[in-house]
This record gives sequence, C-alpha cells and structure tokens, in this order.
Amino acid sequence: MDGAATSAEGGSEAAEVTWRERAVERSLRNARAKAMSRSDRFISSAIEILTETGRTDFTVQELIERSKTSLRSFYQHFSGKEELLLALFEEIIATSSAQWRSDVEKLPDTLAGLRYVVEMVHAQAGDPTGGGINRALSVYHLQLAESRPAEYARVLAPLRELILDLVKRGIDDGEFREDIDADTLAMIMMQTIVGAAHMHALGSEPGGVALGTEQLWQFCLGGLVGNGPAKASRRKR
Amino acid sequence: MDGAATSAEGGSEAAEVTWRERAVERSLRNARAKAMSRSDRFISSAIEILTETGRTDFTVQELIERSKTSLRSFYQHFSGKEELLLALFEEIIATSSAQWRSDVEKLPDTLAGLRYVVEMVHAQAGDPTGGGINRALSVYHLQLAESRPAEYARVLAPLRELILDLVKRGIDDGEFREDIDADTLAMIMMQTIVGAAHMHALGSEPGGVALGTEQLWQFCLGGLVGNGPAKASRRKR
DNA sequence: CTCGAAGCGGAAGTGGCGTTCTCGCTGGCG
DNA sequence: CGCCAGCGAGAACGCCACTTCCGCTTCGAG
Repeated sequence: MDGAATSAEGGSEAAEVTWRERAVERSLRNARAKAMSRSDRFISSAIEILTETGRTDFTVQELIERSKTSLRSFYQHFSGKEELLLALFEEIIATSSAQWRSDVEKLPDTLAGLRYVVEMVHAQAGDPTGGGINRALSVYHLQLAESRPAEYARVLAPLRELILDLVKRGIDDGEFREDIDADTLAMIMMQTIVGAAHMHALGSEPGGVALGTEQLWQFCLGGLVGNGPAKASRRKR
Repeated sequence: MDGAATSAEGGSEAAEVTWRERAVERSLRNARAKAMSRSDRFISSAIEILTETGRTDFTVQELIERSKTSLRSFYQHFSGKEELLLALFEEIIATSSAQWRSDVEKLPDTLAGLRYVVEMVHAQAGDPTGGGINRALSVYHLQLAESRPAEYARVLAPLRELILDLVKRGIDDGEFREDIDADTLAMIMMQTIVGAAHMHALGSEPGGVALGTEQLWQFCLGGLVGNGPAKASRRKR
C-alpha cells in the first residue's frame, strides 16, 4: 500500500481533487480549508480501521469515536457511509495509478512498463503490512460496480487509462497483436490483473495454489502478443 | 441460466448433494423427503427474487412471504440468510459445471472444449433473461471469498476442476505452454473468465467497451499457448 | 385409538446499525 | 455585541436479521 495509503493522509496534489471537492461541496462556505482538514480526519481514520481490520463493515460509530468527531459532522461531509468508502477507493486508485504512471515513464520499453504495472497491482494486493485495505476494497469493488456503475467507471479510469496507454504503445510498436483493438485488450488486461489481485488480497486462491506475479505476467503477455503479432515493429515512435 | 436455475427446482441427481445434506442435517429426522421439499421451497423462491431483482439484499421477510412459509421454518432449515445464498451459489455452480462438463465431452478437441467453457460462462453472465441471478451472485462472489474462504474454494471447485482437466489435457497434447504448471494456468484462466463474467453481468465495463466472447477467448488462448509452446504434439492421448 | 414429540404458521420481541433530529455550545465576522 | 454556521453529544427512528413464544397439526409408536 506504500504509495497509496501513505499519501492518502499526506495528500499529493493533482489526482485527489474529485472526491474532496464533492465532500467540500456539502459544506459550501468560505471555510474550505477547515472542511478539507475535517474530511481528511474521517478519511484517515477510516484508513486506519481498514488497515487494522480489513473489513468495510465497521460501524459509523466506531469511525467517529476514532476520529474524535460527531455523527452530525460526519453526515455533513459525506452523504453516507457508502460515499466515504467511495472516496477512499477513489483516492487509493488515483494516487496509486498516478505513482505507477510516473514510475512507468522511467522504464525503457512498453513491455517493462506493463510488467511493472502487473507487478505493482499484484504486490500491493498481497502486501501484508496494511494489506487490510486492499482486502477490504477488494470486496467493495464489485459492490461498487453493481450499485454505482458510473462512479465505478470513473474511479477506475486512471488505472484503465494507464494500461490503455501502454497497450496502445505496444500495438503501435508492433509488439502486440492487432486482431483485438486496444480498448478491448486493455479492459481484458485490467480485469485479469484486478481479478487476480482480489484473489491474492483475500488469500483465497481456490485451488490452494498461490499465484505468482511472474506466471500472471507471462499469461498476460501471451494474451497480449497472441499468435500472429506483427513481429517486426512497423512504426517507430 | 437455463441449465442452472431451471434444474434448481427440478433437481438433478449427483451434483447437488452437499448443500442439501447440510440443510437436511438441520432437521434430522426420518421425514427427510419433506424437509428437502421445504428447503427447495426457500431455494426456488430465492431464485425467483434474484431473477427479478438481481440483488441479494432482499429481506428474509420477503422471502418467506413469497414461499408461503414462516420465519420459524426458515431458520430451522438455514442458519441464516448467508447460508441460503451459499446454497444457491453452490447449486448453480455445481449444476452448471456438471452440464458444461458433459457438453465438453462431446466436443472434438481440448481447444474447442475450453472455448466452449469460456463462451458458456460469458454467455450465462450476459444473459438478460433471468440474468438477475448472475448479477446478484457476481456481487456475492467476493463477499463469500472474503467471509468464508474455505466454502468459497469448495463451491468453486467443480468449475475449477473442469477447467483444470481441460488445461491438463491441453498441456499433455502439447497445445499449451509448459512453463506454467497446469494448476496455476487453470487458476488464472478461471479468474480471468469469472472476472470478465462479473463485469459482463454487472454491465459496467469501465471503458464503455463491451467485451465480446471472441476477444476474451482469443486473449485467453494467447495466454494458454504462450510464446514457446511445444508446437508439435508430443504425447498422443 | 391415544398421546406425545416434532414441525409448522403467526406474531411479538430483541439487538445492531445507518441515518436523522434536537439541543446547547462556541468562535469568528460584521 | 449579536448573529449564525459548524460542531459535539446523544436521543430517536426505521430497517432488518434473528430469536422466542404460543397454539395448531401431523404422524407414528404403544
């Protein structure tokens, strides 16, 4: 969770605007700065709980006790518990993706970049230190997809676009197959990676088999390259 | 859902023993037959609700009203709502898998078999008629994986083994890669297929891209074959 | 046939939890 | 100083899973 949860309280700059704005909108007044710090209190306390317990079924009571605030205050900043979780989810995805994107840009080629993303997602899911967050958010993942498809798509967009960019580049470089368009390929990739991350985070690989990052990447690579890629790179970038 | 939900009330023979036994064990007496029919009442009513609403958050009250039974009765057959959902999940997976397995045996080769499984899972997830069930169970999927890892593994075993058998055969025939062992390969396959099914059932493909069965299969095929398969079939079966 | 045990329907009751509401306080700004 | 929005504390409400109690029916053993 390193890059993700740590910067959740510290706060980067660009990526974490959306949910914060929504939270602040609820207390529209000139005391913006104060409201933000208060929203952060809730968020960081929630992160604490999730890190410790790994479950999203904590009570709102527990949250406000830990954050030394009141119920009144909580519902002034978030329309409900679900929106808090959404904010958390968004925050973590956004900051992680931003971090990974900047890391990827330092890597030599597309393959190394995609491989890095696979490694990071998988590693973050399996991280035992504070891995509780991922455990909790894994479960929340599909709940969100079901109850709020639009929000879900929006929240996952940063990661999707990161993968999409890499896939596009891979196709342009002639390294990947061309019989599946980039958007579809990227979506399958993301589903595969995220799905594997869920299983890994929950630690319940059905067959009792622990799935290694390397194997996962090799599988994805095969799917990306396909049987008949334009092996010789056609366009140079 | 045809093969799955329909036979849920009709009842096949072999596959759906486990949960039924557990349910019956709760009312151990020689009136086994009656208890079974009563459990079925709950199950089939639950299937009705899930088919219509696609949500697992129906109230137990609603369930017993529809099944014309009583709360008293419900808790005599199931320890709680969660166990009912578990039974449902198990039933559907087991009967579907059994059906698919027998279908696959009629197909000429391993590739066609695996392709068939991919198609079936994906089609079942996207089926609009009664697709509510899949929608609901998709969300329940990770909840179960988190709250009851052991049950989860057990319930998903039929599908996992079906895929595993096919993958093993593919490796033996020299059609698939050998640098990833069969168990791991099968698990990645299942995760990918099931993950895609979830997205498809929930209808929330993040990029707004609808994922076709054909593309999914082509991707998986690439992952299964890899870059350096023993192209010439080594052992004949 | 009788009687007792067990399953059942009906319905009130319990506890947990998300959410709302009430009230009294406080701190900054005109 | 006085206004008022934000806040803390907590009571209250509604929903829901789950429990418990009562009285009826059924069914099989004696």
